[in-house]
Amino acid sequence: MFTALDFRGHNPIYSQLVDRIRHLVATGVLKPGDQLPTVRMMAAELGVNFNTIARAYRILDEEGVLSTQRGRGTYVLPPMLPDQALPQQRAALEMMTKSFLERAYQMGFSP
Amino acid sequence: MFTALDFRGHNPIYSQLVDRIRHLVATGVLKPGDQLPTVRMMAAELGVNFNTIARAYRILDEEGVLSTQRGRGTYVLPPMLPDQALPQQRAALEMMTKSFLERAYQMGFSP
DNA sequence: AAGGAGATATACAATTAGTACAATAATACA
DNA sequence: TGTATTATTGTACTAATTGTATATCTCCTT
Repeated sequence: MFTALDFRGHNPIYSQLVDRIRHLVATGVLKPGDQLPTVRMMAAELGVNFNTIARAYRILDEEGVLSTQRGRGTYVLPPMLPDQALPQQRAALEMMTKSFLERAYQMGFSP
Repeated sequence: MFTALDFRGHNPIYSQLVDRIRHLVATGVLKPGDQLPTVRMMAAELGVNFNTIARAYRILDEEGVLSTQRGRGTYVLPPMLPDQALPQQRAALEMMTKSFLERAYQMGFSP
């Protein structure tokens, strides 16, 4: 699934990888929750340095396509449609608010 | 009560567990004096290593939410009084407040 | 020659798991 | 009833896996 990158072309490796993964996710070959190969596995498979893989993963993480966690791995995130973006963020913030208040309350503070 | 952690992204297992237990205590589902499952029981139930559970328990112990004793088990503590909160914890809460507000602001919410 | 982008090398940090240990409780037995 | 033994429970230390940060090298363009 991750073979045959073009090493001689003028597209950087990391950029090719970003495009390819984004495409695989968009077409459903990679589904939400799927784990991607570790940076080292992928690097060995493609014959490049693992930092190059990490760079691609990071870009896709910032785009919201992947979620990478040190010590755990890299996973495909569920798709985020533009319309869903705001409400989801709002919900996330509310969750934060709640757990924050709980935490404060447990420490003995009152509203 | 302790099922369905998210193994595939975002937060580490131990962190999810900390949040969950804190929430259960805050909402009164777990009451002072209640015993939590042993680290090994909980680990088996969730399918992770028991040290991961122990880590969560230890964090909550340091927060004053739980009391864990080797050879006896882990129990829910009664809620703290404000003056019992350690300066450390107060500092932690202030940090949380700050990053929380920053996050909210970043999301485009105004107070 | 200088600057910059891409790729690499090396060292680091976070998460989880494996193994051995220590403290407490429960049980057996004289 | 008192003590020795066994089971239960959390802890400490270590290792493996994984992504991150920083410095360096290389090649291309100017």
